[in-house]
Amino acid sequence: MALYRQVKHELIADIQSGKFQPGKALPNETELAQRFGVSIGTLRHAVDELVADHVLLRQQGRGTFVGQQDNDRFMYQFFKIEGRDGLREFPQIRLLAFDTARASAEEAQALGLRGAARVFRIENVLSLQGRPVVHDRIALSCTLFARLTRAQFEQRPGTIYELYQRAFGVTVVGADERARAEGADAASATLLQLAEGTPVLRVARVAHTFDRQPAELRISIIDTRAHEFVSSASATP
Amino acid sequence: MALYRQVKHELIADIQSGKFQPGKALPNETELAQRFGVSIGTLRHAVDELVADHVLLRQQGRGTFVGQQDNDRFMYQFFKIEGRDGLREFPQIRLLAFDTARASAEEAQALGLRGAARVFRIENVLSLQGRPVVHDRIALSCTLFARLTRAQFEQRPGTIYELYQRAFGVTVVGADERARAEGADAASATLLQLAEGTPVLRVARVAHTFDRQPAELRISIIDTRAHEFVSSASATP
DNA sequence: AAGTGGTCTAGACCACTTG
DNA sequence: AAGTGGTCTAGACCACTTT
Repeated sequence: MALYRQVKHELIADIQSGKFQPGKALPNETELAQRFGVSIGTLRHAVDELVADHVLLRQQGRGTFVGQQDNDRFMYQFFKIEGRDGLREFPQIRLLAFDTARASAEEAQALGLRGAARVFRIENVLSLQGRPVVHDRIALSCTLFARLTRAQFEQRPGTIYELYQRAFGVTVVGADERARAEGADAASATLLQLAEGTPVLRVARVAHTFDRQPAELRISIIDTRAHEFVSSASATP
Repeated sequence: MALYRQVKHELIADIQSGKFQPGKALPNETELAQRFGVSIGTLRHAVDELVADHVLLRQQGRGTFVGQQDNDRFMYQFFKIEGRDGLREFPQIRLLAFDTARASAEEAQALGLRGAARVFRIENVLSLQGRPVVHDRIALSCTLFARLTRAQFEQRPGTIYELYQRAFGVTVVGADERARAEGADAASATLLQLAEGTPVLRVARVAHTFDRQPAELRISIIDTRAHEFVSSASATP
C-alpha cells in the first residue's frame, strides 16, 4: 500500500482518538514528516487528500487545522436548502421529540445494523425567516452514540454534527442523498402549515464518517413553495 | 500565478482547440513536461486536477486520455436518477420537439444571455424499463451552438454531451442543480401518464464548461413513484 | 523489453501571517 | 525576523500494460 495512504490513515486515527482536536493546529509539516518518517512531499500528499475532504484545513502562513463542524461548514457542506432567490440562511431548529426504538427495516439497512438493534429517533422542525420549512426525522445507532441524552441534544452549543464530533468522536465527512416528491402526510402537513397532500420534497440522507461508515439517517420533508434543494458538482477553477 | 495552473489552462486550451481529441492519448508525461518547460512534478500537479474533474483520464501503464462524454461517463456523472431499489439503467430517449425562440427570463439568466438572445429549445421524454419517467426541456444558446440542427440532434451517435463536445468543442465539466416538488402540469402529466397535480420532482440543471461558463439549462420533471434523484458527496477512500 | 503512469525523496525558494 | 504552508525541481525506483 502506498506510503501516503498509510500516513493519511494515521492522521485520521489521530483525529478520531482525539490526539488532534477539532479547531486546533497540527504540528508543522516538516515535523509531521519527520514523525512519520517520510519526506515532505509524501506528507503533503496525505494532507492534500484530507484537505480535499474538508477534514483538515490549511492556511498559508498560519498552519494546518482539524476541520470543525461549526455553523459555517454545516451551511456550506451539508445544508443544501436555499430560497428560490438564492439566499441562504441559518435555520432556527426546534426539537419536537427524542426517543429510542427498535430500528425499522429502512433504518437498519441505511445504518448497517442488525434487525434487532436500537436507534435514537429525533424529530426537528427547521424554520427559515420565521416560517417552518423542513420537517426532519433523524435516526442514530444507540451503539455508536451510546449514552446520548435529550438534554445533551437540546443544550448543545453548536451544530448537531459538532456534537457528534466532540462528544462521540464521529466526524461526518460525506453524505448520500436520495430525493423524491410526495404528498405531505398529516404530521408533516400540520408542522409545515400545509394542506395534506401538497407536493413536498422528501430527501433521505445517510451521513457517513471515514471509510463510508454510516453514522446518521435523516429524512427531510421540505416545503418547496419558496425554497429549493441545491446540489452542485463543479470543477476546480 | 502558479506555474501548474498555467500548464493546466494550456492543456484545457489544447482540448478545446481540438489539438487533443476526446478519447485519444496525450503525449507521455516526460514529453509534456519538456514541451511546457516544467518539471515532471509540476506537470503532474496540473494533470492531477484535470483528472479530478474527469476532463482527463489516467491509466497506469497505458497513458493519459482526454475524457469522453460517452454513455458510461454520462451515467456516472450526470444521470442521477435510479430506481428506489438502487438499480441504474441507461434511459431510452425520444425527441418531442426542436425549436428556436427568444430566451425567457429564466433561460437568459441561467445561460448568461442578454434578454433578446435566441435559444434552441429541445424537449425529450426519457423512459426506463419501457415506462416514461422524465420529461426534459433543454435550452441552449444559439450563439454557442451555432448551426445546430434537428437532424444533428436526432441522429447523434452517442450522448447529448458527446455531441456538444465533438461538434461544438463544448466540454461539460460540472452542473448546478436545484430541486423542488410540484404538482404535474397538463403537458408533463400526459407524457408521464400521471393525473394532473400528482407530486413530481422538478430539477433545474445548469451544466457548465470550464470556468463555470454556462452551456445548457435543463428542466427535468421526474415521476418519482418508482425512481429517485440521487446526489452524493463523499470523501476519497 | 520497452513504455507508461504512480510513488517517493531531499532539498530550494516563494508567499503569507504573526509577533 | 521567524515560522508557516505553497510551489517547483531533478532525479530514482516501482507497478502496470503492451509488444
